[in-house]
Amino acid sequence: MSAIRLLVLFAVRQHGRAHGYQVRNDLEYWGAHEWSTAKPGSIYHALKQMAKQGLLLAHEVAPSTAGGPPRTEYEITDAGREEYFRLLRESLITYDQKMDVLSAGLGSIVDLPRAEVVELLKERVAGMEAWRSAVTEHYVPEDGPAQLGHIGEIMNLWVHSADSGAEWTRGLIKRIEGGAYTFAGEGEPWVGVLGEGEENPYATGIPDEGDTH
Amino acid sequence: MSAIRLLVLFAVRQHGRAHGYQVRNDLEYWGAHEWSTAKPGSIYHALKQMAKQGLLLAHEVAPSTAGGPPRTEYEITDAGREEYFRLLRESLITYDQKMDVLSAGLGSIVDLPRAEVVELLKERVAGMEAWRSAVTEHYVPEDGPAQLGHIGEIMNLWVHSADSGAEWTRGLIKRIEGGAYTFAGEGEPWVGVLGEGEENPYATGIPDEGDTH
DNA sequence: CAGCCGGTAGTCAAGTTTGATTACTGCTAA
DNA sequence: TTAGCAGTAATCAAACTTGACTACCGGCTG
Repeated sequence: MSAIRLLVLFAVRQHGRAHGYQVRNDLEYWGAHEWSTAKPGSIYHALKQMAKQGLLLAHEVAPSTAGGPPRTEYEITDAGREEYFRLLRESLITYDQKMDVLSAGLGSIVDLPRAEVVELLKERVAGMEAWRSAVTEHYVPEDGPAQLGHIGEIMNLWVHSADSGAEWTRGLIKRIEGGAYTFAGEGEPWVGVLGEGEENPYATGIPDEGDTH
Repeated sequence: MSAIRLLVLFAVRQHGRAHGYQVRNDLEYWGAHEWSTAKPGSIYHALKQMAKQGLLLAHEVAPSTAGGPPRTEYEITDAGREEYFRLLRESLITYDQKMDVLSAGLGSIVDLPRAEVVELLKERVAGMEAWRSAVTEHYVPEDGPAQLGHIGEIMNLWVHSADSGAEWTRGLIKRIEGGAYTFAGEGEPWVGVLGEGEENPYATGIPDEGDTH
């Protein structure tokens, strides 16, 4: 599972109707181009692909008012809405190391009811714990981890990062159970996209200093 | 940077001369198919690509002794050796979240001298610390992180995972400075590939239970 | 001894990602 | 007034990834 579909569905759904550049801007507003594959090519590709699959409805629209080639507006369909929630739930349970998917799910998290989110996150933690013991039991030789040599450090890295991920998840659960944020069915929904003509305060994202990416 | 090239170069270099299936087996021995894109298609693709780019030398060889189509053997060139060390160093400094690249580098780490490894890892930590303060300064609004709403949790996740990554790296530095493992120029090099006809004890990798990947 | 199963070795089509490039507009400085 | 620049919007080729598939050999089984 890649994060791009969830991100794009989120943006289109929030707008009701959106063209590619709008989606692109929203995702930049989220900083998604920093931590996911949400770059122009991928976004336009995902829109077309999902339109072909019936998750989005494409409307050919007159040339834009602001220069550039004619643009296509997209609307989410019922199938798309269903897929959106499927991906969102999956992103919260899946305990592998891909931060982009989890980040995307995190951004959409308030579209689910609070109780369900807590349940999904607990499933996530349980999965990580099971994975941890499976890995350590399977890979650690009987005569101690030192026998693996430096290769053991790879496993060490995985386990460390799983542990740290589980710890973070537990913290999030606590915050949510403690009443943080506003979830589905709890009044005024939060708006996570830029309005027409609104400026993006984070446009350039994280300042690039000697970029290692 | 993807991990596949580093992994493939490593395997070919260790063998002196290797065909695709051999590389594939070595990487499975490492468990690399679990945590990277080291799957058949990618491996054969990488071999061909790198041969085209002069990093590997391809030898057409008679049909294999053990059935199956004729196979191609590859040998690393000087350019390939150079690229191998370049990628290896890069994988150790780069502080973004991609675990596969770091894992691949970790596997090859003993091909560098101990002192250089320590230096590279310190650079890694420094980079993470700089990144952390850049992100927090840039993204946290003046009126407190609470203003971001649940979106702040994305940043929280990044920062948490950067901190945990830095902590892990510091631990590794300590172990290496403390004399762990055998590095380049310190005698008997460690052998990380399967010999001819040797069996892979980890063939199936991590047991898949209710796979979430 | 025919059939088929498991291991060896690699190919392929379909989909995704990347980074560069195109194409158009309005503004503005010389 | 016109050349150029910044911004808007999208496309494209090339590279990469995925998962399924082909093809071939040898041994075992009924």
